[in-house]
Amino acid sequence: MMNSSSPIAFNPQAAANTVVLHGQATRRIAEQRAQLNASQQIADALALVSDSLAPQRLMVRAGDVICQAGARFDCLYLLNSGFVKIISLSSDGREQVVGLKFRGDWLGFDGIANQRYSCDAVAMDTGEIWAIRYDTLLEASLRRPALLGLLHQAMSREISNDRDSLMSVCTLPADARVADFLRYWADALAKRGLRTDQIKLRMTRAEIGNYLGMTLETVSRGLSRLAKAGLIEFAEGGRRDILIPEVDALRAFIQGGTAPAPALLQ
Amino acid sequence: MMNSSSPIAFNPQAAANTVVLHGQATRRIAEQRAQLNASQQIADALALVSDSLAPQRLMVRAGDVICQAGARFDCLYLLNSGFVKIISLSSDGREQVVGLKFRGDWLGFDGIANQRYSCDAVAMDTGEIWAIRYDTLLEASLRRPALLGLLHQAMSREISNDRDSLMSVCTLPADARVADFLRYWADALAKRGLRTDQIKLRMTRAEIGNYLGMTLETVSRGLSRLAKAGLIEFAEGGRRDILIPEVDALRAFIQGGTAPAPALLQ
DNA sequence: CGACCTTTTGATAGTAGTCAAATGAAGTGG
DNA sequence: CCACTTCATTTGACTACTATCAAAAGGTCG
Repeated sequence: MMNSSSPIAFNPQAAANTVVLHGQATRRIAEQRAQLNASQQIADALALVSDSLAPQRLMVRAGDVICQAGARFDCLYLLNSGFVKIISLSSDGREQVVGLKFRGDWLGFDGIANQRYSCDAVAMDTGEIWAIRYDTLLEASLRRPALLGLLHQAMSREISNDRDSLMSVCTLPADARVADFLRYWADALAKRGLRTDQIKLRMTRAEIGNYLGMTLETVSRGLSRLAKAGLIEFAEGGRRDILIPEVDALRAFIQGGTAPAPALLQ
Repeated sequence: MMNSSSPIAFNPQAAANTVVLHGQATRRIAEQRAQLNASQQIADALALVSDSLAPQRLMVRAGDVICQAGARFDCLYLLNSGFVKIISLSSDGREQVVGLKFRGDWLGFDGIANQRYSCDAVAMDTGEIWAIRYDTLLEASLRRPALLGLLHQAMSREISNDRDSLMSVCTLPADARVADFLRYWADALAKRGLRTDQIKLRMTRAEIGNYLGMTLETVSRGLSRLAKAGLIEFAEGGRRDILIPEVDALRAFIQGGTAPAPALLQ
């Protein structure tokens, strides 16, 4: 059952000949190319930073706090492996998961404006994080424009990402939001060259619910309904491992809102 | 007036002497200082950009599209006056107001990552916008580190802002979200040295609702309830002009959820 | 094994969405 | 200048989605 056969080692020509099938097939090829591309870009970016900045490498384990809201800003962090959640704290004590970070993502941009981090960043798994002094980075980027380009792209992506989150929360009903969360996670893995048919959630239902703006019970019910609809399956291991037989089916469900099956046909 | 001296010429001692008044009074003084400071920083930033980049000045009127999702990225825009809404469009046609921009705010950061803008930016009023070619900006910022610092601060602020929006949508009930929207707008005006006791909404109820993730009817009811509670008043002119007698009362309501008055006492 | 946390599921309540109608505001053309 | 059209806003009645409360089952770790 470990055939990650989302057509991995795939022959483009074989597909090129089957032009009859439009839509699904050709789309999947384009997607894979884009993902390989993205994966390569992330590797290149990491290599460039590693070479030109010799960042300090930190090993973290689940629960470790990488940077803390209120602490003085001096470093940006680059995630080389592992998973990190970003938690924003309001003045009146509300707590909100505002982002999830994967390999190649940067942490700490929020600290630049006020010289203090405004969020906590907490590891959700063991991983390696590179600490890069901001002043060092600025200095180096004057000599190496590519570094500066990298930095700006990362910040730009973060802005776009945050907006997507807002759109998801504002426009989708609860079940679709849960589906979109799984799709987002699967996409993030795919962009990093990892298998996406099975994903291991590193968050409790409560944390997912917080991130999605709903209660833990609603998350649980949402997952149950998605499973009942055949859009996901739970691995035998435990309910934190989720199988996604067909990410496109999830996408269709998110768009269709209430029409899981019919949407598959068009 | 290109004094880029952020740490304004303010005398901390003057404020330090009024220790007797605690709570409201001292807080208001601190706030005003912060706002004057912010206002000055914005003016300084605009002056620096104007001096070192000679940006192209564009006049816009309500409804004008400043940049369009999908269009090729080449410019960042700096808002010198007026009000702008940022609209994100999903692949399946959902439309979402994801941000509001005021004097001193930048537009177009979302285009850096993919060389295409991912959002529409639409003027909500007459205003002046400065177009700055990104390549020109990069080049100039290599010679003038202050420019680069400005840019990064603006991007950092945008990231923090987006996260605050997400937190608001995820953690606050509808009425508090409406209140938070008004507070946000008032704060934005205050930071720019404008009066905040009366604000003119430049959006329909439908647009506000879209931004806040609720229907236009809920916005309308929320405003009515806030008015009934005495937290806001409608100007005679029309229901788009809103008086906020006491912004702190709004803040208390947002925090207290349901306890508008009591929260003021602590 | 027992203590503790997470997850699921059911029953019920409450908030916000939907549908609908009336009022208000604004602009158009006679 | 005033009907007339159109759009924005308010408010009510009803529905539906999601939150809350509660109990039981599943997992984890000492």
